[in-house]
Amino acid sequence: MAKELAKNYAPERFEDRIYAAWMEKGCFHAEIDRSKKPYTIVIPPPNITGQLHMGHALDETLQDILIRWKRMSGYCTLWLPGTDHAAIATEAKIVAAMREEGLTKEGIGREAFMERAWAWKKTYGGRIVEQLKKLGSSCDWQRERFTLDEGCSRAVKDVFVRYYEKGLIYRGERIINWCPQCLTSLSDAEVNYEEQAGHFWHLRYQIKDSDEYIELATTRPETLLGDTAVAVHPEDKRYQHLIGATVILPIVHREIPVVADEYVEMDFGTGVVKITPAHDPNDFEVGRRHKLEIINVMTEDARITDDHPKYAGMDRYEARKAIVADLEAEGALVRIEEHTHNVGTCYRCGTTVEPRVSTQWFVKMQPLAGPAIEAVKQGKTKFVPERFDKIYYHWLENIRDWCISRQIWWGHQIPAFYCDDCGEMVVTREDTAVCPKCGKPMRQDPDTLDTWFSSALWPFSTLGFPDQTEELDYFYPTNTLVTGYDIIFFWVIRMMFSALENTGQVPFDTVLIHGLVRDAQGRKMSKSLGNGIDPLEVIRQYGADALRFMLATGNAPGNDMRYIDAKVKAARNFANKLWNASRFILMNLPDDFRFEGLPEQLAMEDKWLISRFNRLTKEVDDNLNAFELGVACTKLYDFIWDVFCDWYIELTKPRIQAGGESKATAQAVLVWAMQGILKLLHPFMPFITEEIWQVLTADGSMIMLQPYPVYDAKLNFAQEEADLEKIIAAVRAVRNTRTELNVPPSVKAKLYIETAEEALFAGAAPFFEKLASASSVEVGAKFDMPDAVGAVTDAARIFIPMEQLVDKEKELARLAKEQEKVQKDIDFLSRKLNNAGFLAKAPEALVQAEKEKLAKAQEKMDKIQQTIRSFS
RNA sequence: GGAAGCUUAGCUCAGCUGGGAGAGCGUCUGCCCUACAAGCAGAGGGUCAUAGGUUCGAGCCCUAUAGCUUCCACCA
Repeated sequence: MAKELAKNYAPERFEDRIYAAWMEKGCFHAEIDRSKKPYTIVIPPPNITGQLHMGHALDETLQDILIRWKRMSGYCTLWLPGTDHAAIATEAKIVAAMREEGLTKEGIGREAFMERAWAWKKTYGGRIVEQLKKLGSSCDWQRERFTLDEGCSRAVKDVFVRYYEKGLIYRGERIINWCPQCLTSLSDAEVNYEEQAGHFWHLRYQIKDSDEYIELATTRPETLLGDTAVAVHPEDKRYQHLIGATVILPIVHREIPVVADEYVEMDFGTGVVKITPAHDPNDFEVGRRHKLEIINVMTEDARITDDHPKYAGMDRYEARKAIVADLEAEGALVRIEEHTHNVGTCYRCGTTVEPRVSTQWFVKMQPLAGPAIEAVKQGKTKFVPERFDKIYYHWLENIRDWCISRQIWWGHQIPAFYCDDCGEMVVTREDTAVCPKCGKPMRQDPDTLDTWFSSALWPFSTLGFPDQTEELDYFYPTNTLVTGYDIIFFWVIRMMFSALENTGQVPFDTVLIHGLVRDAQGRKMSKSLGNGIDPLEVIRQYGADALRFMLATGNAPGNDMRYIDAKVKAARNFANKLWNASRFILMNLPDDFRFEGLPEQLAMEDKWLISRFNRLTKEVDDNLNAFELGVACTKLYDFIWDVFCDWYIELTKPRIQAGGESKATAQAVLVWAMQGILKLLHPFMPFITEEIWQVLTADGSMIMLQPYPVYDAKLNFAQEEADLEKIIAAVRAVRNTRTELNVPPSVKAKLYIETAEEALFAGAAPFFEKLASASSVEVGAKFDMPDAVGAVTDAARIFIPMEQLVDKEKELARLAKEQEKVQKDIDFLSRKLNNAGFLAKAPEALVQAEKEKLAKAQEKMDKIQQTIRSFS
């Protein structure tokens, strides 16, 4: 025990060193061990473009707590890490970097672009991984994967081909969400709707060969160029006579029909809708029903096409202005209303999405959604908290086909090949294809897959799928998936149906959902607001353990939390408390100390502590099993600070000063308890517990590989617990009384303790001297001390003779107040115990406990009354 | 339009299957007692949003109402 801990808790001095030691010893690596039960978590792969933010920090912390706890509990634990290629986000970054050099994608070509992209991945892709390590994440880095690596790519290709062969994937012309900035299609999940202030332009179209006009309202007048009909509700009396008529489209002066369609709401606007099948999803559907022409008026970057020379090249918003002006000039503009409406925006760049008709690949969702719903209904996968299953069902029940093709290069290229000669298409796992009809080499589809297509396979593609590997057999299905509620749609749902379809099993048994980490004012942390807190900065300042503990404490599953500096500080202070408690233990140990288990002869306070610790192990384990990590943190905090430091350590001081056999016992119990505490706390605060463990044990062992403490019925000491609680209550009563009378701790006084349990209190004399400023203690069955101050508990009357301080009036008033309080207790308890319903229906144990409480209150009342009488 | 969550001490939040309201920070009082002032000892502070209901018993369960937040849908 030669080594000492540094004087102050300074996490920066050991966190990196300890992480390196874990890595060097291979503590995180999981080898298949059939003698153990597996426990597997796959990391939600962070984007290679990303920097660690508070959301990751929370996510990783929760996973690491679970993994470390299970590892210590004897499971063969695998936490499989990796990163996501983040198709659109990464491509955008690379394109932007190229623009700085005056280069474009098209300019350098696909191959050169991919080379750059991989180089970029090499440079920046590891950044986030290094940041995860700072948090203490015990991932099996030997198994680190990347969604675009060879294995994952093979799984993607395999699944694509399989889906295609089963008819679950098809290619077709549809209206999809298009981002004019990213220049690619987006899935429904990738569009965010934002409320925007806009206008409602009321226009009038002339009926052909008539003086009559029909009035309609639109939020997007520029799409008028592509109008191919005007629609009214079939039952709308106002417009019955116009159904089938022809109207003249202003500006363009094209003739278009008036159609009847139930999609039109009679009460909204004028009950007339202009139909632009090429630029609105609803209009597209109307157009299909009425076989309307689709006239695309915009380029892929949302400018007007050359078909309309007057507006050609103008972007959507310029064209809108110009067209409104022309409408006005033509007398077609009736009026303009203010109007707020929801506008779809790209989840990556925020640009307003442009609905666009194009040929894309889709996954047919109906057949896949059913089994995914069923699996959760049958409880094969459970959400924690449960309420998120409603969101899950709702989304799956209303799901539309998933657009999976993207017009970008960074990603898994679609394994479909076309013959430019005869138009033949082949979908294959091979890298090249020859036309089966004309024997010519085929051209691969230039598009790539939605980045979520590959993440959807993550729980099994990372374990070797499509091969039936040992890993897949042993570690799959995985156990817990930890993620934020914001990506249930993107990811959780897609993993569910992909796993069920491809592996026949659910991908995980539990989905632990957490909320967002918001700023101190409750706002979402965002780049644009600049209110993000950098976890690495917090780690530099307070240590990773403090950040982890803060994130895990008081954070209930599924609920958002705020990042508040004071909370991290509190966690850091807690670490400091633990640090100093360890220092206290170490500085009192002899150099040749060797811990050899708990001694035979234990003092009352030792048994009290052991018993309480034993119960704590059960509670923490129960909480962890129920995913109540925050509750477990609170219990650990309270036990370590209040029970262990404020009481037990203080209670050992008299023995440590006295020396001898009783000192040796105290030392052993201190070491035993500290080791237990460290183990129990390790999943939450891995660094500090490891550092202290190594100094304390000095045997080269690692705490992260120790068994997690478990409840042991032999360590249950109810009698000693109850006895010591009496002493504690008496110490508190004395302290309380002294404080109320403003007696400083330096003024010592003799205590006369009147009690029926003389032996118990006599034995506790040193505690009163140490903890209650007693100069000495006398214990007896009866004292008569009218000139003293009295502290009363249910087990004892304690007199403190302090002539100069005794003010009879004040003293009586104080006792009267105390009496009132106890009387309230008695009233409450008697009322309860006189209630026939309570006696009849409440559990027996509770009734018994209430009776005991009443008896204690009555004991205390007697003693107060006696004291009042003797003082009067 | 549909759904979910939240409303508890001045602030930020816990409160597990219903059994006399908790923590951290802040406030007030007294303490450098050789582990820790990043600390110790004490104190004050709450009709648990409102109104009903179920129950022997409700912060917790049920119903309605109000306010805040979020998600989904997307009526041009």
